Amino acid sequence: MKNKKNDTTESLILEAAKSIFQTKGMDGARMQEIADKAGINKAMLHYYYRNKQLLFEAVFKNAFSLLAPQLNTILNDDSSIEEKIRNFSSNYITFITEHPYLPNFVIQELNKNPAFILKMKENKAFPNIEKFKKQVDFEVQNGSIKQIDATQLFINILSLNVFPFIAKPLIMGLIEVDDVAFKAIIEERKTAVANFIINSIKL
Amino acid sequence: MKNKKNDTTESLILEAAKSIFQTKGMDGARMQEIADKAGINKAMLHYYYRNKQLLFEAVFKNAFSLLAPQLNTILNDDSSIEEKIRNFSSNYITFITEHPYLPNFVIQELNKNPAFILKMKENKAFPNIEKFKKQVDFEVQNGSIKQIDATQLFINILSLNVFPFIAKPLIMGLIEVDDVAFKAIIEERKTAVANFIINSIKL
DNA sequence: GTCTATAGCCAGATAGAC
DNA sequence: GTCTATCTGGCTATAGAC
Repeated sequence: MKNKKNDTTESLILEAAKSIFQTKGMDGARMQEIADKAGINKAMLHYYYRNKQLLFEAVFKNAFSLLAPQLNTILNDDSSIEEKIRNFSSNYITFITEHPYLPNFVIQELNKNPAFILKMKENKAFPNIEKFKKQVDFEVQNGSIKQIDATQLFINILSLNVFPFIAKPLIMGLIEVDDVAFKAIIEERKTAVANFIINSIKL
Repeated sequence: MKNKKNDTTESLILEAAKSIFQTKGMDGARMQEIADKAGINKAMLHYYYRNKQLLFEAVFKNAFSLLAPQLNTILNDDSSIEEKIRNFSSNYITFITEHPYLPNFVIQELNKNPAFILKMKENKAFPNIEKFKKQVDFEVQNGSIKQIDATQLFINILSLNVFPFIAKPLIMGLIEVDDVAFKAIIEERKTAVANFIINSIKL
């Protein structure tokens, strides 16, 4: 029974780099620490990825390519707006529970280097909002949902699902709960978020 | 007509440190850059704040102390839930437009060092959620609003107001707008967010 | 209080043996 | 491909003159 990941040196490095970069960011990460985690030495990092910047970019692209299909669930899927909202809220929260550092990492590094998003757009799997806009406008005309701007609705859906993971330590402090209680609250949000949104837009 | 800020060396340093730390984070900030921005030399930073860590903590506490009263608007104010939501959404968005890097900075550094929140709790102005919880439960019993968990509602309010600022570059990429259009969307949210929430909880 | 000069360390990157 | 040893630069912090 072999490992699900290749254990070539190159992929060992990438896995180690992911875990260090995603928790410490580009500036906080140390090449030595990545090498230690991968069980090899610093020279190998440069042999395979040339320098820190390129290793970082490999990790970033990889992270973004995991996130993009999640967003496409809500943007390009064929179900109704209500179904999309229910599916996305549940699926996204499940997904992030398994990759807790991912959205924060992506958002953070985009803040430090906004031009990076352009490089991501070159990928043809980059999420596109047009279909979602048309669908919302159609359902509004249709009378299936209340009058609402599609862009604002999209931002709301994203905010409600993503923010609690990004601001976890702040929220835990404010609402005075420990890790176990926070986990329960997140679990509840798999349905609570969708209900909250749908309550707001249904007629 | 004198400046609103003291222009003592000490406060010049703090202002410069704010702007550098809030955009680059602890790890990305350089003492030299802070000194340049303050128009003095590196040695002075150490003379007044001893080391980088202590200078950083001064900036962080200062940032948190600006954010806390904003949160207390929704937690400890005496108006109805509906009024609170309208006031907070409008006021908070106005506030952050003037301090755009602040929430991201606080959330980010708390992620890297979650124990920091404990130090913030020592301050007696630290926001407390109890009153808000009682009020929501009361208004639910009362029949003024729909059945909803107070903690989840609080997280929703925070998410909808804060997230768009934190994820600005990502959102701008996804919805394909430039800076001007994004600003207009944010301006619209001063009322749109409150309407969205209230639609969801009103009977 | 403010400056220049520099100590001392640590990180990224490379050279070169195997 | 993989390693050890080392270079080089940059960064925090301090010493010490004024």
